Amino acid sequence: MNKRTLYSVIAALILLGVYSYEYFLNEEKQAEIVKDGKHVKNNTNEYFLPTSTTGQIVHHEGYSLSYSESHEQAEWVAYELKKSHLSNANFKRPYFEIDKAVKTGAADWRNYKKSGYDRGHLCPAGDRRYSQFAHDETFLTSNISPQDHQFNAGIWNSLEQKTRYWASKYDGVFVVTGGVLKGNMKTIGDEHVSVPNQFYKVLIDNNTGKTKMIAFLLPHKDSNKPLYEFVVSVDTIEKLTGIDFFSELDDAIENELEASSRYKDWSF
DNA sequence: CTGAAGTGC
DNA sequence: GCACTTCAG
Repeated sequence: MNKRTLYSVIAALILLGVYSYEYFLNEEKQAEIVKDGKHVKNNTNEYFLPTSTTGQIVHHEGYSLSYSESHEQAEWVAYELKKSHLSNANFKRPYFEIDKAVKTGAADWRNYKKSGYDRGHLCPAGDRRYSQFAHDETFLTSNISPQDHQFNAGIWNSLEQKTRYWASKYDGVFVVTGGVLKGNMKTIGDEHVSVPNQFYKVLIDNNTGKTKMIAFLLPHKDSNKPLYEFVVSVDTIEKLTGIDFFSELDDAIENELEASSRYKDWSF
């Protein structure tokens, strides 16, 4: 081996070492930040999580949620719906399971049996069709809320399909959704699962350059009205639920976007 | 797509 | 409890 070759080999080894070391550091850094939550902007799923009014946030692989023990359901379920998540795969519906990750005990699916209400998905099965695991994971009782069938299969389904359309059109959206767990509510089952009188869905698109958001507040009954008639400001949902959305955004941007109920930036 | 419910082992 | 079938919007 001549000197020139030797130097090249040494240089290559040094470079390899430096890159390995940096890679190792990055891995550690990533793990650390993901663990601590919202501080990683490139981890959208953590970055846009809302606050919890109940103190019980549970993370699953396909979505996160904040569980309300008193109402036996999530106050919000949040997940990123990427364009790449969209799929036509048709998995068989599994049985609902009690979410063991909920420390206070998630509701039993039997509360819903013969109640007259659907086990309405919050993170829809249709949004997690990219794998069997992700699909089946939506069938946890922490991810469902009692919904009138006409509502669930009607305007709520329309909104979910519209969300998938936007995820495709805008290369992904971040979704936060749930029932409004306030006021006088009917309950079902031995565990008294509350039946929300309203459901909301808040979307943010942070992928197409200019950040935009839109929020919907729907009475718990089917409607033939167009979806845009149910658009409200994010502030409205925050006041109603006590949940703080997108607090990690720059305050000026957050304040401006959350006060607005314009929907012109969203294609209906 | 969103779901429930009946039948049989 | 689970698989299979049938049904509703």
